[in-house]
Amino acid sequence: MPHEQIEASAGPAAASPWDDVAVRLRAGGLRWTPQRRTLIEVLREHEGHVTASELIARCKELDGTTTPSTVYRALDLLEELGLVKHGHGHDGREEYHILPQQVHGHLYCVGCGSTWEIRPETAAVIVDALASQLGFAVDLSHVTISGLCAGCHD
Amino acid sequence: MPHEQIEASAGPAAASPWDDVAVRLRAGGLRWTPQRRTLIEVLREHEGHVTASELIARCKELDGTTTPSTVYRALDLLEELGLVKHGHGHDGREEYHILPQQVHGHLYCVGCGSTWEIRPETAAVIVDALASQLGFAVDLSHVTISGLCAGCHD
DNA sequence: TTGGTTGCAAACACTTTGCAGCTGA
DNA sequence: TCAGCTGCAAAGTGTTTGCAACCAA
Repeated sequence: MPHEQIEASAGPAAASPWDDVAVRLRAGGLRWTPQRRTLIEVLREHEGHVTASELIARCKELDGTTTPSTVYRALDLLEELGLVKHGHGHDGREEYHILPQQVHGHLYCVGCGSTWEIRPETAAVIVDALASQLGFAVDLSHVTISGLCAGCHD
Repeated sequence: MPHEQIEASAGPAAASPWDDVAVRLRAGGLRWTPQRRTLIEVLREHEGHVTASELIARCKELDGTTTPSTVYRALDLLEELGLVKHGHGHDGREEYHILPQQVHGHLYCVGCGSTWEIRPETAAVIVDALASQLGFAVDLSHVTISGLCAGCHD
């Protein structure tokens, strides 16, 4: 095998947290299967949140043999590894929050269903308000605000 | 029949918005049935939000003859009247938001699942921030922010 | 080899719908 | 009387579970 460069001991090495999933799985006596590989591929394509249904559909698209139960089980596993966190979206379906790379929040319009990201500076205002007035330490990475967007609001 | 006092033409007459549901229903050619009466009773007991299951269970408890389909249909009706608004809670089940009497929002802790109300003055800060920085007109009555409360946050 | 995994199918929980009979106005 | 309502039961969703076969390590 060819010599490899020595890993940088400092710096933003891990471009994506998905890169070492295989290693982490095996480290726990678990396996790196084609189905799980596919799921990770799909998760790489997303940001923020995805519904289980979307993931299942996309996996089946890429693989064809993947079944819902496998996806659900794999997601449970990934959640245990702390790579995703499940919750429920506004449509009532399982929704997975992909580990947030950066601090931000989401704005959801209950009128049209659209979602926007809240810019950091705006989010800061909200967090400050909640922290100073209610003593509530908000985890910025999971802030979701639902309301009506300008278009749906009179 | 005894003489009744003339209704006050001003002042905070309607103590509860449920008081005139019967009238509003009949005004629309709809009916005031025992099942609907029971549902309203149950709704009176709640504030904020309730899941459909809870409502169904409680109605059956009070009435015994109420069935899920009746409750769901009645809730649809009440939503059309603007008395409740449905959405989906963090457990993924149908959740009904009982008409907000005052402008406020909710704070949901993804750690422990607790819910708090956001005080109007705090909510105002949030709305201002969203309105001025993103041009997003938030419907204050349906603001929900999920994050981690002080107790669950390190 | 062997224990973690997978696919299938059945089980589940919750919500919706069709329909005949009931009932409030 | 007669539309609107109700209860029942069946159909639909989306998610979970049991189990025998399969395969990564």
